[in-house]
Amino acid sequence: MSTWNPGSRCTACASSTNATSTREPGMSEPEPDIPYRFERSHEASAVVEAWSSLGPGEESGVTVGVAGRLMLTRPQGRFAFAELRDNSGSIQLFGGRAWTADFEAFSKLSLGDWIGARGEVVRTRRGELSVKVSQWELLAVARRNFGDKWRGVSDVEMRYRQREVDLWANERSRQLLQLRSRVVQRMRERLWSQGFVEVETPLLHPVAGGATARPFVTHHNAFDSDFFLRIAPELYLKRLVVGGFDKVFEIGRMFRNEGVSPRHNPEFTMLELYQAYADYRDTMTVFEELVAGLAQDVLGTTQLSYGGRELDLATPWRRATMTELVADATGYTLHVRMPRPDLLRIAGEVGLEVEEGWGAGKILLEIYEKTTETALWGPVFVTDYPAEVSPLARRHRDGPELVERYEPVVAGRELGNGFSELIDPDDQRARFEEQAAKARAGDEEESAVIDEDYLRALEYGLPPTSGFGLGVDRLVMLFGDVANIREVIAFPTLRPDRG
RNA sequence: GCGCCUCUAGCUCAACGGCAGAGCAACGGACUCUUAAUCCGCAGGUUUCGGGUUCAAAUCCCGAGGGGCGCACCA
Repeated sequence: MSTWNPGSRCTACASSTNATSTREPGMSEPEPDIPYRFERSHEASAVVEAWSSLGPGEESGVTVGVAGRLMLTRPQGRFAFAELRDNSGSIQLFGGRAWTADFEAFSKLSLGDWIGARGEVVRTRRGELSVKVSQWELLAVARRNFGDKWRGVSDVEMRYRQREVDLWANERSRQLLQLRSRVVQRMRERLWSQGFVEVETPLLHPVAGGATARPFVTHHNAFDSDFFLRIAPELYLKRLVVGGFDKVFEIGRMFRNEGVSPRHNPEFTMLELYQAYADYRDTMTVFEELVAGLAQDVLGTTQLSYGGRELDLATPWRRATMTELVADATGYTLHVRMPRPDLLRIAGEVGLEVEEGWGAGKILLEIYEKTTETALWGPVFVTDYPAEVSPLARRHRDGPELVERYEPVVAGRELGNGFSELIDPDDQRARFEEQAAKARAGDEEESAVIDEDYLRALEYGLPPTSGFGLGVDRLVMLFGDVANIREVIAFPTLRPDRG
């Protein structure tokens, strides 16, 4: 449904449902000549900034060229005012019969039209800085109406399906995508400056590994083989460490064939990073300094407000074990070695339905997630996860049932996941097999295949290494103070509109 | 996948069992410094789609589709 039936304001357009339609034969009003380029001298904000001290009624004597889309028009007899917006901001255009070329056409321009205009920078008697237009060129005709000029466009379906309309109408939407761009730019710069090498690993995986999500399946014709869009880059990145890259990272898209929610998009962006000779304590430091530094870079502060609550990302972040945090939240002190009946009783008391095949570690994790995680405002590194639920993490130096793993939790949400990497190929094989057995028992659709390429790489020797993944979309959500992941994705995944 | 809510003009919204409307945009016109300019005029609809109940359906019921939120899965 909801195919947008446009109100064509092009009276010569034959069809109102097809913007590319041609004019009716014989209709007058030929398409205006559109130039191939326009020489712009200033962005709107640069004009506003450079002539901020110009007084009402004063003229600068300087001619500028600006270009953008008309956001408001106020034709008024022998004068015509318009607000021109470009990527940087807005500037008023001041047209007049006495000084503007083709004034009649200028005063008939519509909301949404793109024009390039040249003229002197002046401030009107009423105090509005303006370009007093002498020459102008039409750069694009808006054949379709955009939204209400005052209330904009709020229908979320249109905002996401026709993002160009949303971006035109809602400044906030543009700001969020610009914020995202700055975050990613500074993320790269920070990591490069710390000696990390940026790499690109395959998106097409013969075995979907590195996480437990369901993958998207595709098919390679020449090989007549199925491939999986990657659910995580982890195994390839660690193979690069085996190959001698001791500090690597990748920023890229992951694909997980799971449910869609305000916090989940089927494709999302992750930073994943590995550092040799480091353990999980080291990369916790890398993580917190990166996030706090990015906040400083793009927001100018580590103190932000999210959903109306204050949040300070200044380092160092609290570190607490999962057991401690669950005890704080519930009063129950849990341990993977505690008698199963006790664990089941506590699970029942917190309202958790335990499924068959769950070991103590899984139950412990579920209790944590149900009772504790969403209440953590953080930032806090939740550490020391059960080995059972962490097949790629190295066993804890204090005991083999736990692993040296952490999840940074901010505003009740996991922002990432990191650990001391499991480097022992025999243990890794055993853990893969354990996962595969569990998958078979759980009737999982995807057959858990052992990644022999990865095991072979470990056999060549992976030095002590630690790494983490960081959800870039969620980080931008945090910085931008938005609750829906779609706000920070230019074109979020939507159900195809079948009309 | 399940549950609840929602869909009216290009946009933002009324009408909630009794003639489908407004503002903005668009289109035509007026206007010598406007600021969501103002004023006059004109046009715009299979009320998402398909059934049903009723003398009468945008409105009530059933189904389908899109969207939102929650749950599950997952980051």
